[in-house]
Amino acid sequence: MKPKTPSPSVIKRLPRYHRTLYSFKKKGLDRISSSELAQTMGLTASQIRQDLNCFGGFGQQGYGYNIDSLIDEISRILKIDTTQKAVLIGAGYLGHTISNYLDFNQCGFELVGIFDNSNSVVGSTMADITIKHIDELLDFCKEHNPTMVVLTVPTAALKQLKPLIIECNFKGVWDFTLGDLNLDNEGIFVKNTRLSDSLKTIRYYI
Amino acid sequence: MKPKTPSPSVIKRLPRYHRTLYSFKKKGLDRISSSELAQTMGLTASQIRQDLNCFGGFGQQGYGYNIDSLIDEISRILKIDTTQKAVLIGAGYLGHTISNYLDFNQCGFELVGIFDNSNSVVGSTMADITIKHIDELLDFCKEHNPTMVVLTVPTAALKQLKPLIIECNFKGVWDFTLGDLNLDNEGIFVKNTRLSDSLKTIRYYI
DNA sequence: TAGATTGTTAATCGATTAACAATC
DNA sequence: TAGATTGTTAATCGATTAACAATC
Repeated sequence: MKPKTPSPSVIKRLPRYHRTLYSFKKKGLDRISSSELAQTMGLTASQIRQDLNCFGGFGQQGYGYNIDSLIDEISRILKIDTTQKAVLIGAGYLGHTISNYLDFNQCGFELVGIFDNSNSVVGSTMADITIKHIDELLDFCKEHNPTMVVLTVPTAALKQLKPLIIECNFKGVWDFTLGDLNLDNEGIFVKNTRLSDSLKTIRYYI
Repeated sequence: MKPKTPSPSVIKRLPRYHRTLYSFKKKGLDRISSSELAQTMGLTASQIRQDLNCFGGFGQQGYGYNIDSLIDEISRILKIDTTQKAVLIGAGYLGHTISNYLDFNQCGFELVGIFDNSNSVVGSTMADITIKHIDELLDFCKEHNPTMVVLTVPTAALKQLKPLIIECNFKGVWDFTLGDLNLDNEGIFVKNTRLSDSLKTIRYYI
């Protein structure tokens, strides 16, 4: 067991390992070898063993990996076995979809608040949560201490939201805008999901 | 000018170059050096020159890059200067958001059809397009020849859609399900956007 | 011409694959 | 014990960074 620091590439593969192992579990299997897993996922057995060994020796020579305990280990590594509070800003189309369509709990988060700056939506309900005005965010955060914020606002709103995000003491931001939010200096992790960029790369490959 | 094959990593950065250059253009600038661009984007100047040189010498020594022509070049490389037809399957929440929120034309596609298997939505309108029944897809494709399909269906629907996707002669698939659609053997490019996987990696970094 | 900045080669770094000894 | 498969080291591959000659 060598605690190497896992590379971002490894981390990115973990949710997929998790999901694939789960599908094997549902088939009633309880063990799997790196080469079986590799074949299913289109990876090499070597890579899988390398990946899993960043975190410790989860397998057993001559046997393979126990599916149940490997699922648990990966959940633990990703920390999705415990939840942290999250809020969402921007109750438009996209915010509506994200809050309803995604299972936050399964991803280690509990969505506890939705905020918007438009009085026409404040007070209505989305994903069983009453939408609050953005002016209430800071007080809400002081009380509930959410660690993550999802931004489903127009790109133009990003600039003025930045100081608020810092003030609210979030540790992570999931940004769906087209902006380039950088909060490295504040020690805040920012994950940007630019759907239009994905679409553009698809255009390239066609 | 050496026509090296661009790596996937380079392609992934192109939309961001495009967008950043555009914001410089809007500021009224007409030239930029690799180091200025690097600073704005948090990359190294070396990487930018390396990236752009996969495609040819777009810059000029002692001067830098002309913003207008660089934007044009990148558009041309990504092929977003021309559009191809695309359809969307799955007129639920997510399909609604994708079709309304994304500017397909800006990404080199024209959304020409939306399909669903539920009679309760067939006939209604989404993003100015009348939703058709999935049974009409094959005929529609024979007539209009869309090259790309967006899948915003439940994961469970993926398996039965697979043969239809092949039959419709799509060249690309943008898959939002949690499934593992593999169409390499058919020469079809598949881009999977698993939002829940992104959310899980955010949990890791917090 | 002098200054600036590219294009390009070489060096480094990181990630993937191959190989095999350890061991269940 | 023999067979299987991991854990781990070494080799390869690819991507990023550094350096500098070419040249506008």
